[in-house]
Amino acid sequence: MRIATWNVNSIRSRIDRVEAFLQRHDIDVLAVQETKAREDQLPLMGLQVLGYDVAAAGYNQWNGVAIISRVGIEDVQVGFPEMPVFGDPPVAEARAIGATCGGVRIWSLYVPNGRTPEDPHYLYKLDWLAKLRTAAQSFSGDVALVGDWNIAPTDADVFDIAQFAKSTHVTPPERAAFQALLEDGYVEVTRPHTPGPEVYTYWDYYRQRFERNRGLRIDFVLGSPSLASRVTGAFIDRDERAGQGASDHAPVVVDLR
DNA sequence: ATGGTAGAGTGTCTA
Repeated sequence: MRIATWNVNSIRSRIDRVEAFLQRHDIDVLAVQETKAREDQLPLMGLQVLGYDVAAAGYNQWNGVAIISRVGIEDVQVGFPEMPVFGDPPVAEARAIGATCGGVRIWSLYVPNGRTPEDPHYLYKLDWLAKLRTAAQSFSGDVALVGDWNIAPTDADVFDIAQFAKSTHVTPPERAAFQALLEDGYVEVTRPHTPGPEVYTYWDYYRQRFERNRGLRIDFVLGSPSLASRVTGAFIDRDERAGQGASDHAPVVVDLR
């Protein structure tokens, strides 16, 4: 079984690329983030023609998550218990959706950005990650926590760490929140299969960051111990980030035996 | 320090 995660930055503007990606790599399950679409706006027809079913949640133009599967979608759950909501008054957000696909419990996660360390959004991000950890501790079986984590776990995951001295994504509390999931037994399964320096999954649209390979590694697949033991390979589809009309994130693909 | 690009949808907000 081949699973993937991709922050598509609008599924409507990118649907042709999504369909081509699914076919090019023979993907069974794709978790997407930043669909930027309500459920009634999803471009489903082409996906259905290709044999995929879709479970999605989206309430506004900024986030939205979905799972696209051709091996079934069962027990769909939007959000996890105690998942925080940002804003005063709170704004309905769709940042997590879980479903069982082909026997694997997959969570498509769009971790809050945090904006700046001084912004209330940063504390919301840490709270969100803490509640995710609690929820994840209760998950059992073959579980994959996949998505855009908006955390660069090491300095090597940032093109220029000095430039991020006052930024989110690299602060110790964010990194500790990511590490806490690993301490609970989850395994980040993509890094062992994608070695080398300057391996990224996201390149800002500004200033030709992709062309100069000035990116971040912030998209990951965390597997429960039993799922991690099934991983046979992984890769980042870096080519998908090239050219006109690309998302600012590349897809991450994982193979399971 | 600032600004650069992209996508939502018309006002800016988000990233």
